[in-house]
Amino acid sequence: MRRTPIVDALQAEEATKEIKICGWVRTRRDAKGFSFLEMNDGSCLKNLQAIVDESVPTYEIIKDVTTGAAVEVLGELVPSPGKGQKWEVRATELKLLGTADADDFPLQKKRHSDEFLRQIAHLRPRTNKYGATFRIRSEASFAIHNFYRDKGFFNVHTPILTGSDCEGAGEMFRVSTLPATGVEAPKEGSVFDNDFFGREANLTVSGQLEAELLAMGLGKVYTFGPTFRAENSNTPRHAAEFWMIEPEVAFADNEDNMDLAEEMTKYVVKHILDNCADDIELFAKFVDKELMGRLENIINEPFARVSYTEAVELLSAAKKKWEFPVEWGIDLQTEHERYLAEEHFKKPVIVYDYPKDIKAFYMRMNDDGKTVAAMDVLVPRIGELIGGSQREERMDVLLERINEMGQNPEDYWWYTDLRRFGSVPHAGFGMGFERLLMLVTGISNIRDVIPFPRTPQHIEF
RNA sequence: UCCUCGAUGGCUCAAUAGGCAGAGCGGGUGACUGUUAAUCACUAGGUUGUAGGUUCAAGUCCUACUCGAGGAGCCA
Repeated sequence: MRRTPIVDALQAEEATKEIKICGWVRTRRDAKGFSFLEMNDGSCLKNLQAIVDESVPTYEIIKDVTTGAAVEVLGELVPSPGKGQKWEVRATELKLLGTADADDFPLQKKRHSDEFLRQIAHLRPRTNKYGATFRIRSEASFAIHNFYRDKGFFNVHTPILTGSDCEGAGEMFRVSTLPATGVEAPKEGSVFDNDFFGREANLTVSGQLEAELLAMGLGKVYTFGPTFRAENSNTPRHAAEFWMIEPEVAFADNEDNMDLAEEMTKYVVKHILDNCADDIELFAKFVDKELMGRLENIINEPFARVSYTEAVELLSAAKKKWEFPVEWGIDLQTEHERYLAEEHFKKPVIVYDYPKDIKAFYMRMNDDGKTVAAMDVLVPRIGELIGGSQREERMDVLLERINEMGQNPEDYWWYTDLRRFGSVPHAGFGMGFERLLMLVTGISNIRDVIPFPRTPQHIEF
């Protein structure tokens, strides 16, 4: 007999004579001669209750059916006479699939701190909060693919291993098959001559440059994959391994880019609200009381849009004491970004046209010669959710910018080659998937929206 | 990497002014014919993060280290 997922059993239209339920025991409540078992199988937030009484042949094993144990219950799905649930299972057979010694099993019925659960990341998917988080993560991933597919984008797979050591987005992790010690460089050449690829290789920090190459053939593409940054960042918003969504669109400018970023954010938030109501309710109730208001606001209100220059004027005029100076040409600090999103506009803000000197070489130079067509989406509580730009499609300007930034154009020969053959305006951005999940769930630490977080000094599991 | 705060039973925390280390939850045992993070009774469980120092006496004061959290920088 095939097992019925609890999510399906709970939505049953009518009673069922025979049903098989498998799951982990969340709690057991004993009475004289029978027990209530609450089981969860991860298919949804809710548990299914089974009543096991002395008529069940294996009733004597009930004492080993403790919180955390895995069980298989055969029985009848009947309307529940008790309050709190529509259906329950009246057990006829009970099988203990896996015990969980009550002395050792670390998960209690009561709430645990996030810090403690992080130490037992192998068990936290069994809790309500983390089960909900990872179900939402899955649903959000699906929504993103759906969004782009509906809009005629192609999902492209850009490399994880990269030979370029200068993608311009932070420190990289080196990939090597050389022994850990005793490797010497040949007289003429580099140590990497004898390495797997014959040159230095790294884990990607962004699929953007390759996505651009694909967009120049496929038109509208996006990548959705892991990225790696070897920055020694110790904050609730940074991880060394995180997932990024990077669309890249040919024949598009920065205006189109901002429209796409806003539309995508709204789409995912709406999809989660429509499809993960139970899980979202848990977050709205126990994690962040203001979650629902903020999500409704994201869906219903247009994002604010200000140029960098306007933002600097706004911040200068604000009656606030800034810890860091506000001055045209200096990048916005966290306190400035938070003020714009949380206090001034009280909603997501897109800041565009940044000074060229604080942005990457590939961003398109504006006509003023001072700013580039960049855009950042800043959201309350999290800060930068998205960073993107229109890309420089003019060969002469691009080369000038590469040189200006002190880089070698030869390292980017394939990137600049695109500007020689049928170059067109194009634009794209990168969205941090974990930051999106923090926004959607109200969870305040990135380490709690990814199952097995990698941060400096942490790679357990 | 810098700044601030913290570390006490399995978990979450308390311990006045340096003076006998406690509670709730969880665990164990028992009670209860419908419970809902069940309830009730009893019970076990600690070298106070590590190393050193001050003191008659240190969970408490001092030094170093380790780990954790928050803020900053870097960014997604």
